[in-house]
Amino acid sequence: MPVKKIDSPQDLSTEAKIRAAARTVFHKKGFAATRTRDIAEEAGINLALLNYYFRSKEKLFQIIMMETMKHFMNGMIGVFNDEKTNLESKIQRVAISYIDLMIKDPEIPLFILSEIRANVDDFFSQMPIAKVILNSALMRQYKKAQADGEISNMEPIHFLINLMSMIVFPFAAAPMLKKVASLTDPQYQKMMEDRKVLIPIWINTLLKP
Amino acid sequence: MPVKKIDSPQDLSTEAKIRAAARTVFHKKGFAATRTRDIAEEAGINLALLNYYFRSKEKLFQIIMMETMKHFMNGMIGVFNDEKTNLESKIQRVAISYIDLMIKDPEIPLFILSEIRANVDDFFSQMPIAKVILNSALMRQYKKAQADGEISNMEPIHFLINLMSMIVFPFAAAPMLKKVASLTDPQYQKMMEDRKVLIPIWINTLLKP
DNA sequence: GTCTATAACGTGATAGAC
DNA sequence: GTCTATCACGTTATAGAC
Repeated sequence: MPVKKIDSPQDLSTEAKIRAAARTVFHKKGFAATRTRDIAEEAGINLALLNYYFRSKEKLFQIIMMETMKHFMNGMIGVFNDEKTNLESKIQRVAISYIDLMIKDPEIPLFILSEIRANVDDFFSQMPIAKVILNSALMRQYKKAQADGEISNMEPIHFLINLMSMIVFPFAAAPMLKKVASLTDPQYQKMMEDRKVLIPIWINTLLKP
Repeated sequence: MPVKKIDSPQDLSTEAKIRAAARTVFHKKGFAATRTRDIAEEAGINLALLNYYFRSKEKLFQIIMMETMKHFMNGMIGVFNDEKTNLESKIQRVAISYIDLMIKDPEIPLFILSEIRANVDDFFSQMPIAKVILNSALMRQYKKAQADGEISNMEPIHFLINLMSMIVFPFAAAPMLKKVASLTDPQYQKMMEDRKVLIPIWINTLLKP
């Protein structure tokens, strides 16, 4: 009886190989700078197969973009809307899950920020992201805590910006940061690990009434 | 006696027109996505003139990149190394001068973050930025205040990251932010103006001993 | 489904007239 | 210095054999 094997590149279907390669290359170089040949080479397949499976570079890119956005948003929405946790633990979980995601996949933040600039409306027309975030359990709890005088009067939008800034920015600026602070990769990783616990503490400090 | 006129596009030399157009287009679209024809059109000149004055797209880009980095760093270095101001007022001035710079030129942060990724070493080999920042008056004052127990024990690198994150990130994420929070441009601008005074207050709160 | 060969097109760069 | 016309090349996409 054959043992179920973990997927390895050789086991993937051609279509899956192309998709995985496209994700890697697009994430690293962005749409304009990647050539379909890069993707074919990364996937170890013939260039013609890319068009056979995905019709065009643009179609393939849209698939990766949507998939990446969904991946990035799903974690968020889950945590933001968990009715069972309170504000403080939500902040902890946002920091942890996002930093984990970006340690695993450090190209994502800059990829999203860069590629969205060109096509803001395309994506958000399909994703009702504004409503989802502004009406999330997190935001409701935040406003309630404010109304009850349990936290400071920092405007909700600034709270959100500050939280996301402290989490995401050091990843978007990683190459520069490493240079400026002369950090080795392990040192950098350690720092980001530390921030998983530090950011919630800092945010709590800012929210003290 | 002719009155000295403020520069307007018509008054600029052809070379200056191309340079200004290149700055605009490169900042907005990045190197890979801009076509030399875009720049020529933006400048209102013939495509051949671009190569006549700048030899190649790449040479022109390097000029813009260096110029932009210098523009971005100069403000910083001036404030960071002003021996006459104390830590608290330096933090205020960093927030104000950077936010002003990015309100005026909102494409700069994402441009730098994206384009540096491809060529980190190229730029920093020419700019001794690590030494300049780590040995700045700001950093010395920070460490001294810490040794004297006047501020909290937040590690200097985290202090720097948090400060820059809160300042820069909302500009890098502006398109997304506007969508998510359903902000009009004036509302967005107002928010960034507010942050010029709020960020120093928040940072001070974090640094309370 | 997968390959090789090539078409079709876009883009950076230049020649040469003015 | 500035223009038009064109080249040279790289890249996306497809035709057609296997």
